[in-house]
Parts: sequence; C-alpha cells; structure tokens
Amino acid sequence: MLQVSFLRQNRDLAKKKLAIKHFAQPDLVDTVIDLDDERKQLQASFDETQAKVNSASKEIGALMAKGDKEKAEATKTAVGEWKKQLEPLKEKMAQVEIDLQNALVQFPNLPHDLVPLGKSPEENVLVREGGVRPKLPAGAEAHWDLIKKYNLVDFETGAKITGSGFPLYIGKGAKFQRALVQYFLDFNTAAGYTEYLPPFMVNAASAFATGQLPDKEGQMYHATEDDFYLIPTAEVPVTNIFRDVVLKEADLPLQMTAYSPCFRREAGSFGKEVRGLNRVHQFEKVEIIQIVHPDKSDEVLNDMVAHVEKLLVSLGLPYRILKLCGGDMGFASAITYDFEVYSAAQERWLEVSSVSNFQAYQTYRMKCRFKDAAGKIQFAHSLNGSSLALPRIFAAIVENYQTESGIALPKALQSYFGAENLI
RNA sequence: AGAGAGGUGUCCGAGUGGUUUAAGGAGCACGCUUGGAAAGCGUGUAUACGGCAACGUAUCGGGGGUUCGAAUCCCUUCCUCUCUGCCA
Repeated sequence: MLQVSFLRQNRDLAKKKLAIKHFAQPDLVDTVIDLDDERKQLQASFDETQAKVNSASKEIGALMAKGDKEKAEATKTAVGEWKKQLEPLKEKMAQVEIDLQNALVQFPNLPHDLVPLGKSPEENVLVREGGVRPKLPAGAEAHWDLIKKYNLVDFETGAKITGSGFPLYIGKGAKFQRALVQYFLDFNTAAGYTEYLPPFMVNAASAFATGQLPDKEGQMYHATEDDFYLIPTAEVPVTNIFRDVVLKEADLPLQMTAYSPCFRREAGSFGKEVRGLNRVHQFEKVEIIQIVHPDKSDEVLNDMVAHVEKLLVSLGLPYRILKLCGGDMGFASAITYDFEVYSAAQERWLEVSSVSNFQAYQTYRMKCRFKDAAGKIQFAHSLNGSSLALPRIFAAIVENYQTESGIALPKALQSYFGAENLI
C-alpha cells in the first residue's frame, strides 16, 4: 500500500511512475489526497468536541463528589448536546476512512528507477545468461513423457484423488522432491537464513498484509467454514510473522527461509505451456524472505539474486536472469528479477524463481516497523524470492540430465538423493 | 467438541463506574554518586491520527452496546491455559 503522505508530496512523480506500471486511473492520486484532506478536517472538529465532552464529564464527577447536584445536571445537558453533534461526524469520518482505504488498496507499488519500460514479457530485459545447454541424446523426450516412462509422477491418479493439476509423485519421483527440498533449505541456511516451517493456511488479515487480498482473492483456495486461505507461497505466512511488530534496528536484517507446498487456483492458461509440471495447482517451493533497513534493500536484492544464481549454477542448469519491465511486474513489487532455466527438450525457458524488492509496500500494509538509532519509527523494507520452485526444476533436471539409459543427477544432489543417478 | 479460568505498558502485576493523568515492581537509557564496579538516588522509558507548537483525540485482545463518564457493567468474537472427549 502506498502512503498518503508520499502521494501528497510527490503527486506528479507518483502519476508518472504509476504509468510505467500501466495503472489505468492516475486521477485516483488526487481523489486520495482530497479524501485525506476531508478526513483531517473531520478529525479536527471531532477531536475538539470530544475534548469538551471529556473535560465536562470529569467536571461532573467532581461536582457529584461535592454534592452540587444541580450544576452537575446542567452540565449533563450540555454534554448531551455535544454528543448529538458527534454522531454524524463519527459516521462521516468512518465512511471517509473506508473510501480512503478502498482507494489506497487499488494502487500497485511504484516501480524502482531501474525498472525498464514495457508492457509485455517480450520487453523484459536480459541481465545475463549462464550455464551450458546440454547435448541431448537422440530421441530426447520432454519431462511429461519421461516421468511417465520412469513412473515418477502420476497426473491421472492425482486427478482422480483431487483434480487436475494435483500431481502424485511416486517412488524415486517422491524421493527426488524430498532431496530437492532438503538441498535448497541447507543451501539457504548455510548462507545465514533461518529456517521456518509455517502454517499452510492463513487468515484474511495475513492474506491482506502481503497483498493477496482484496484483489487476488480468486487465485487462492478458500476454506470458507473457518475463513482460512491455503497459502499461494510461504512468503505469506513468513512475512506475516512481523505483522504489527516494532523491531529494533539491530534486529535487521532478518533472513528467513521456508519450505511449503503452494496452492494456486490460477485459472486461464491452456496448451503446451501448462503441460506436465509446467503449471500445477499444488507445488512445492522453498522461499527466501528478508526484512531489512530501507537504505539496504537495493543491495540486499542484488545479494538475493546472486544467491539464487549460485544455487542454479550448483545444479548445472542453463539459466538466464531477466529484469522485468513495468508491465510484467507483480502488483506489490518495486523491482523484480526472474530466473528461467532452459528446458532442452521443450526448447523453451521455464520460470523457476522470482526475486523482488517490495520496499515498504507490504510493510506499510502490515505495520512492520523498526526503531532507528534516533528513536524514530520507520517502515522496514521486505524482499523475497524463490529458492527455488520445485516442479520446473524437477522438469528441467529430468530433461537436461536425460541419458540414453536413464537420468543422471547434478553432483550437488547426489548425496541428498543417495545415488549418482535418478534412474 | 463440552466445562471452567484468563487476556492490562518492553516484561511481571494491581486495578469491579468518577483526582487512574493505568498503582507497584523488574528491565532498559541517561544523569548523580564512586579510584573503578555494585548498591543507592534522580530522571526518562508505547503506538496511531490531528496540530508549527503547546497540546488534543484514540487505544487495557478485536468489534458493538449501556452511561454525563468504562480497563471496570452488558453483548459478541478471537486467542491462551486447565480438565473431559476425540484424534496423528
């Protein structure tokens, strides 16, 4: 959520930056400031009257103690009059506050200065490419054929148990998932991240804080009986650890990592793009999250990008890093780098990680603050990234490491899997 | 799921309708004292909104109500603990 005070002081800049994100209603900036003016005015007159009521009430207490009933009664009448004035003010103020809130939540985060212009994924900027594309054996297959051939994942039975997009991992496929999770978590904790295992369902307040609600309600599974949401990413529960918290400056940076299954309803895509493990409703992911001093978030974003890159390099997969353009970025993000690995058999790039700096967009929404050296309260910055999303890594390894007789494994994973080859 | 007890400041904890402007204690910070430390003494120690400021307003888990006045009374909801039940 954007801060009104910021919009007030940077009206034109805000509009300019919203345009980079292709935000359709720049005039909403003016609406918000007008509503805030109205709120201030209402509060001033409300406070003034309420102050009179409070001091008169105290007086009544003193008069009663003295036994001056007559004067006490007279004061009561006066207070009654003021309270009548208060009623409509209170109602109006509540309405203005709701209107203001409803307007504010519509703003996406403003893009960082480094964000390139552009509308669609084609306009994302290639930062760098790494790794080597493997020479596949003749008759190389895509992962959806390989997992069938070697009985690693059974989509049909998953669909029978639940529905389409809920894969059932079997035997070595299941063990391989476990090995990946374990490896990613160890890799992250070795870099200083603290491991968490969070709840996989969250309440509405948490979903609001990280920006899933109110707009993206349809993308989450909702357990209506208890009003809980299945998490679309561990970012939601883990970032919410620090909702309504005032930290000490010395606590920063906070570095967290968490494994969780992720649940996404994501309606809308068809065909080859969603085949096999490319897009599913339930998948596993290991996430990294940081809460940092606002002066440090640019630097930390680079650290996180370097961290994920190192992890990909250790898996020996061909990858590229993209800086997302304004039109392709997420709602809450100020700047995002996407990681893609090359699927040799599908001959296309698969997104496996997305690392973003949210600056104060989430922390303002969830009131995550810290007290600086001067004793002033400031909003922290939050960042997160996947490290890594499993299904597409699974797919990429299966495809890129296929041999004539089976599937090999990156060195880093062999001890975790307990064998030199997957098959 | 049933019955009961609770939720107060950074922490512990008092407070059952009106000088509570939330007692008292601990912790922390600063100062005094000291050769240095401890002890002692003093001062300070929540957040949000409005205001140049003085200050005002709100907040005792959340929401609503009664009252001139609510931490305190009523309703509702969430959470924690104990016992019982069920359960991996």
